[in-house]
Amino acid sequence: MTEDKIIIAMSGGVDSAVAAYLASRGRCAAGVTMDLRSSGVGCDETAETDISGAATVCDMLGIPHFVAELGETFRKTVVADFIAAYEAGETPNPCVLCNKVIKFGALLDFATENGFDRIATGHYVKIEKNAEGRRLIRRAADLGKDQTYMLWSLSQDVLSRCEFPLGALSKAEVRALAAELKLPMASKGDSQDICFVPDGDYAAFIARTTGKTPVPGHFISMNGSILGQHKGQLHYTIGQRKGLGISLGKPAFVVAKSAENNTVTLGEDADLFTTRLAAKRINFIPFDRLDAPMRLLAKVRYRQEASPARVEQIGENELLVEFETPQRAICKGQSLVLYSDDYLVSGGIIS
RNA sequence: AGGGAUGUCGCCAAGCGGUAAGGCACCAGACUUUGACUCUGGUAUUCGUAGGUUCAAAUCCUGCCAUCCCUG
Repeated sequence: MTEDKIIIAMSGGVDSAVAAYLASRGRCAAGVTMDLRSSGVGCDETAETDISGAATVCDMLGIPHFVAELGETFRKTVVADFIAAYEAGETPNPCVLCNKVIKFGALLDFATENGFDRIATGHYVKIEKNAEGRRLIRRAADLGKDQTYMLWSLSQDVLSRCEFPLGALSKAEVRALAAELKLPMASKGDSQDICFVPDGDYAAFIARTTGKTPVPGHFISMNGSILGQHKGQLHYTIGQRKGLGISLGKPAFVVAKSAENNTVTLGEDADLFTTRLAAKRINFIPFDRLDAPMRLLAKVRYRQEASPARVEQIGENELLVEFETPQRAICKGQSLVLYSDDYLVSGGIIS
């Protein structure tokens, strides 16, 4: 075994605490928790609890605990991108970017600066090394908790330094282990919602952060007639039904939006199905580019069964995907993630 | 000013003497490291209003009010 020093990214939750236990056994290890409070977002008390919880676990494990002040970086990257995307009429997935830029970016840099070669996290994914020495990401044993979707953008360089101790475990096993170890957060609920928008009201968060009040506009039908008033296009996303506050006698869904015109187009559920999409800012895991079109399994959102599709690389940084079965509510800004069996092959941002 | 029609939950709408369907919207919960979708549950002691008939009225009768249409 190598004598690599490993740092474990600890959120204050159960998963990363158990990951810390598993990754630190018999090794030179430390825990690190990000402190994003200086970004001016999120909830200070929660952050305090999370940081001290992680520190307590490190204490129990007999390893040092670091706090990485990344609030400023977080605000300039994840939060800024999040707001820009919504203002442009897209629906971003901040977790995907956060993994790339913060957890496996700034936090990894922090680890490096402090003399740690490797990083472990509580993600439910498996990592393997193939014959060519490439790192492959594979779906977790617990498919219900699999988080490969969130990690499509990691580079080989980063992956070569990563460990995911929970990949082979089920959530129940992790919880049982946490209880056995008497970790303080053993029975804490799973995280949910956007971490920097504690109350879940992202539109209010954007208004608060930018100081801009959303401008009301029209709900329009697919043939262009005005159906009613909306609160500003960024309150809505493709496929959305709830919260429209409009009664058309049958369920109404957002089928399109225009940031330029500030319009939100409403239609029926059946109007949401399409088969083609293009994705940019792509990344490949098992190879560097796609030389020929390939049949893969594709996901367009986190909680969804992957569906077969023909995938073709049509530019240096662009993919074209044609599903065999129409997909519901493909949404700009969300992540396309491609699989071959249970291996993560590629991903990109839907454009 | 005459004639006609209609008034039941935020919207649409059943009911036509026997003690308020349903859909949409909304709310709550479940699910969930994004936004959504989905699922489960909840939501009119009351039927424009005031009287009357009846054991019993949203349902029948009368006045009034409101809205819409037609004729002047």
